[in-house]
Amino acid sequence: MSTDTAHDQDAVPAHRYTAALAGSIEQRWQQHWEEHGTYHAPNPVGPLSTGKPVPDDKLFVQDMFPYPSGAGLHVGHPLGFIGTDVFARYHRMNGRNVLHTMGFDAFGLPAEQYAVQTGQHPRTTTETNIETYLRQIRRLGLGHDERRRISTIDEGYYKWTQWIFLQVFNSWYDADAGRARPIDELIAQFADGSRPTPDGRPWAELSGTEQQAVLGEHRLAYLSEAPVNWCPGLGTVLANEEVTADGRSERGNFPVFRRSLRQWMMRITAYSDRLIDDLERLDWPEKVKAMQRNWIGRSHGARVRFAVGDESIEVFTTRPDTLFGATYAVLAPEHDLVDRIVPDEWPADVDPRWTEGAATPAEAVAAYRRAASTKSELDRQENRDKTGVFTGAYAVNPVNGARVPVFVADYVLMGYGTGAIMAVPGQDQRDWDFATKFGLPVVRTVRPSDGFEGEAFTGEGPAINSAFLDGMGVDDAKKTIIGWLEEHGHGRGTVQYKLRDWLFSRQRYWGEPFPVVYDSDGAPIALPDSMLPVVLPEVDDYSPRTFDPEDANSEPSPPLSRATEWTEVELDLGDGPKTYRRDTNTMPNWAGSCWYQLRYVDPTDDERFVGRENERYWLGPRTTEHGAADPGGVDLYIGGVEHAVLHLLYSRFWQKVLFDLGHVSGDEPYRRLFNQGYVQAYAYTDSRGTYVPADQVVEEDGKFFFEGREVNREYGKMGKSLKNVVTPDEMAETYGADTFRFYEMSMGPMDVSRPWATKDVVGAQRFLQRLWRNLVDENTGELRVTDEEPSEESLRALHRAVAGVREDYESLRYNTAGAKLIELNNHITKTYGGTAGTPRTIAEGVVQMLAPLSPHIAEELWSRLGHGESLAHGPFPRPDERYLVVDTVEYPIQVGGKVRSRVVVAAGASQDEVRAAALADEKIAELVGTATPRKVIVVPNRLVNIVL
RNA sequence: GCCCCCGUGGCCCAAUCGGCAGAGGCAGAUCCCUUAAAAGGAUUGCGGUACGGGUUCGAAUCCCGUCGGGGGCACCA
Repeated sequence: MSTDTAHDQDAVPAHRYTAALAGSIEQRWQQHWEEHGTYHAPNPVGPLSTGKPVPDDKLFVQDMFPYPSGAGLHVGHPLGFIGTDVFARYHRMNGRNVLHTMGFDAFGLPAEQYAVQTGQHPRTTTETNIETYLRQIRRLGLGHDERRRISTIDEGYYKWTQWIFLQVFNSWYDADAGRARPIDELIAQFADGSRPTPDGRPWAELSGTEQQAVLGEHRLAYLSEAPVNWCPGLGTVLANEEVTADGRSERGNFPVFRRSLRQWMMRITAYSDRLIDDLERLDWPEKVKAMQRNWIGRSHGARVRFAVGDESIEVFTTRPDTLFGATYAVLAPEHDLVDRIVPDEWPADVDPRWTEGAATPAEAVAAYRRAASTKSELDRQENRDKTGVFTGAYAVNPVNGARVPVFVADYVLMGYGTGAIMAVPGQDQRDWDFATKFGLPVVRTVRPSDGFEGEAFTGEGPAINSAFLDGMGVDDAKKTIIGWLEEHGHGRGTVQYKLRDWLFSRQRYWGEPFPVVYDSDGAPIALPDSMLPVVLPEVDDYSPRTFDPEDANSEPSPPLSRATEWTEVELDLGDGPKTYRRDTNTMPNWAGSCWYQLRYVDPTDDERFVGRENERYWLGPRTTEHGAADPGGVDLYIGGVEHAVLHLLYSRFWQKVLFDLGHVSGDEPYRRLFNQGYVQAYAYTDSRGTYVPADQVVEEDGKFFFEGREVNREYGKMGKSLKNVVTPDEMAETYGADTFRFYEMSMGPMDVSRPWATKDVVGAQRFLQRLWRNLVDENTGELRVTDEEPSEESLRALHRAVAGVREDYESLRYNTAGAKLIELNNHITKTYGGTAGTPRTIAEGVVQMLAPLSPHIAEELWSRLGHGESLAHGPFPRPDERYLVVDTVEYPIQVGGKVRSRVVVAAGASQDEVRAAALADEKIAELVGTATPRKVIVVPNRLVNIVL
């Protein structure tokens, strides 16, 4: 091994661009950049300002906030980071003021779980991981403004996360004005009587506790006793978004139970309409917009009241036009009304299928509810057989006075709409299934299309069996019936959303503490800004108490509740020193990432979360550039599609609240979003299903072998357990970071997932090696550049590349940009490889164009070409039109769609001239013969097609 | 079940408005250099665009259907 290496080194010219040379160049330039603050982006004002005016032309590029995992990076992680870096570098070279940096979303469960196991403080673990992470990304040559690095666990950062929480807490949504307002303005309305209190008493007569309770109904952050997803196995409650469709925790896969707990909620539902409608103003992938719309789930319909004795059931329906076909009604098992409508006895002649054999309706309902409550969400999911039981009560269909039986059934969910439905089996398949099972009548109220042989008909058609609606289409019928319902006081048109308020408390240690305290009444009191941050206390035990995963009745006990010296605190909040209790929950992981783009802008401001002028410069709307509807926000935000709903919805919500309260100038955080694809990898399992090291598997005739035995190939993620991890460190070691960057960007378009192939990396290395050799003598290290005037052909090749590469960089097509550079370099090799050297014009052009993709080698060559200044701020070449125009065009001539000949015509030739030239061509004349072509199509600069 | 995206040489991928299927890389083949090997250099494209229809003078591109892959939602009334 050692002798081989020595031999190899003898054979390699001293100045060849090898991994070792690349490594030393890279380290040198990384140090240079850092020492010179090359990537510092000046702010208009404040400590990060240079005191000079900033250029109006700015660009804010952002990567999705990484979590500093202990496992370190694999080659998939930097795909987006390099992508943003190339974009940022390209625009920086073109003279724009570019803000690009990276911080850390550093609160989170892994560090806490590690702490639970080892007792090591999560901060220690996290900070170590951040060090590792920074070392890894530094090696990639990312042009970050390192002064702007932030971390959510820094007190200087989470102080402002807490401050924003208080802004949300101290505001309410004025539905009439369509925006959030300070809570004081609501108090003023109550106090002066312009807004009545819920029970009509004057505001001043309410006790302090009562007043707080009323305000709690309006605050955008509020405590709620509502049912939550309690996960005993994790010892915490979870947001709806963290629970899988089969009712288990997304992390850990433990059962989740619904139970009532007092938790912080964020009233994101107040913003449902704006969150949907403003999507239109964003330059985001349609897919992500669709996912957000779907998640918010706005549907238009009506609420209709069905009388049941003295009570009435309010149902929600999106198909009020089918009201005449409602043949029964259903309440969710948890619905309050059930107990009140159940009669003492079954009606005479009750259908035996409806009673479950119970002696009385009360018994039947109780048994059904019991059964439903023990059914896990998974059971409900898997078993779509309709079940239910008759309540013994009848409701009256308001539109025709029909008596319809009321059932309890778990296919109706308490959490959506009113928890009650009118069932229209003729137009709804679920209702059809239920009706069929229980022998309920079906009345069609929309005429099915001809030949329809299905069951429920959900399509368009004229109304039938619907009295005054008959003959109307669905939309007309909806409008008409809603009018009728409103006129007669039976209901009203309404809009329903799937989106629920955001559960904002976690029973965790490693998160932001809540900046509130509770008095003896248990009412939350916001701490004044001067008391922020509320710092996390030290504790002995980091674990929340976890329970038997199946124990639904267990009580949450967060780690902070054991820090008794911290939880009980004496404070003077204006009425003398009193003892208060702190909130022992912490904020969810999403909190810190909801607003980090704002802090990147002004990371050192300790007066405000972000300085106004700096915010307006980097994130404010720019209507002249982006149109009248421009919401402002980060100019390019790149990250994986996995954050399509949660992070991106929460961020938008916070941004809108801050906007409404006048703290920021734009109402959206991210103007343009781009989802990068994933780097995936093959993994191999042997006959026992055990993963074997992927780098030792060999391929033969389409089969795969490890140590001589055939193994099975799988395709998917890269991961330690799959034994297929490739790290950027290894790539930098073996090939150099510039090669790695170039290869990673060459693999395909940014938004497409692709398999990693280490063996292909050598292509990128060869390219950089050839480029180096074209400019530097491998044996002497002398510059191989001449002051010769390049040939016309070379200038054309150069400027064609400049024009194409510019477009490619601008539209994130780095793979084709790379290909054009290789093409140009191939031209240089061919033309000047055997000469004294490459003409300087060409050499400088190719180096400049390479810089965004492979910045270190470009800086090195640029400096060797005699330039004292870094290439980071340009120049980037512009195409010269003179070399883009062509003198002649070769037209292929098709006859009947097949290429039969070619003619060369002057570039400016008119269509008639091209046509004449084509018809005059010998081969064509022969084919056409004496016939007159039916049609001759001339596509300028493309081709000629003759139709005989 | 519903919705969205994607199928191009052995592999990763190009092809701007519907206009000659091929820019680039890997692998392969041949040759040059070399005592030899590696590295380097030169030359080299074998698929007609998953499949079946349709529109068009002309389809990888547009439309319909099928198959395959990936993703999202899922008893949301």
